[in-house]
Amino acid sequence: MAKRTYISDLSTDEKVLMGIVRAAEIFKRAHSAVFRNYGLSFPQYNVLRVLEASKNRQSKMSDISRIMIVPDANITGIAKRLEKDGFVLKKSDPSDERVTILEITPKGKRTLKNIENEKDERLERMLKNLSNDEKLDLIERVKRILRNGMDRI
Amino acid sequence: MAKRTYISDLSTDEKVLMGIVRAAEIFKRAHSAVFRNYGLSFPQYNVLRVLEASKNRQSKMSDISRIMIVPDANITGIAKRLEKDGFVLKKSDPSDERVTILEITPKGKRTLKNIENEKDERLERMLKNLSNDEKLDLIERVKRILRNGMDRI
DNA sequence: CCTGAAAACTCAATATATTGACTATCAATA
DNA sequence: TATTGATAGTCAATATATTGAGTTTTCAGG
Repeated sequence: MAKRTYISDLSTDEKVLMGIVRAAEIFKRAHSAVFRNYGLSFPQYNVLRVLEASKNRQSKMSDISRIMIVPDANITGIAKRLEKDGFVLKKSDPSDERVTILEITPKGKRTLKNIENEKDERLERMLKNLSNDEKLDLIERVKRILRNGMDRI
Repeated sequence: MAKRTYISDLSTDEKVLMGIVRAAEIFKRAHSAVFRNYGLSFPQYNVLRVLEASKNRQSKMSDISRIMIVPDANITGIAKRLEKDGFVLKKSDPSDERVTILEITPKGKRTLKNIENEKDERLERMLKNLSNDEKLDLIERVKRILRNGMDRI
């Protein structure tokens, strides 16, 4: 047993949110380890998921950044690397010259499919001792927190 | 109302963890906005918090990275900038030449103190519609997820 | 038609994250 | 004590994040 030199003195509120941050970090780390084997980073994977779930498997860059809650500038580099590696195509919107549309390629879809099982196994493992009710409850509470936080952004 | 072109088809498990990731992002973003006014980034702030809560207000770099669940290499740069800006001191451990100890400076402590109120207000706002029981429940469930995730890392 | 504001995106500068390689030191043990 | 393995930390290369500035295009009003 290591000598204890760190004493947590966080408030309840802080424990809630720091716990969420830590869980998110662990989750991202575990998932990234899976994605890396397929040539994708965590944010790159998320962009592909957004595209896969979008109508016609394509989406405006600005919509992606809104869904992922990140600044537009973030998407520029991620999209550039995804295109370089053949996971997405970049097209311009004929009806609005300002807009750039990303479309997932067959290689992108295939990669998501290949990742699916391994990813789901990890998800299950992380949530193995939570009942379905507990999960639904958790989703609802986290959503409330999310809404509170969005109010001021 | 914008046209709906994005259809979420996530599993319950994925909703839980993506919700946690999103809440963590929102929280970090909101908190970072506070810290920035005092010259600190989110990870820099967290290092200071660890030091403040440590015995003698100092800690080994390796302990900090273990508490924050990040690779050692991350702390190197963060510590360098914290030292440059006078928030911490770097000392070497006489009993083990490999070890570098970080100690929070008076300026560092003062900065944490100044941040405190504004930070707590934001925390309260994000958790305003959760009862104390709901918060404690949330902490417990998130801890379980955390432990599950740590098992394989 | 013109002008100014807003939107969509890019770019630059800096901070952080990530992996792997590397150095130095310590610890265990043969 | 000499070897070996583990620890603590740094560094390099690349990806990502962040803010702010800048460009092009769209659009609303005058």
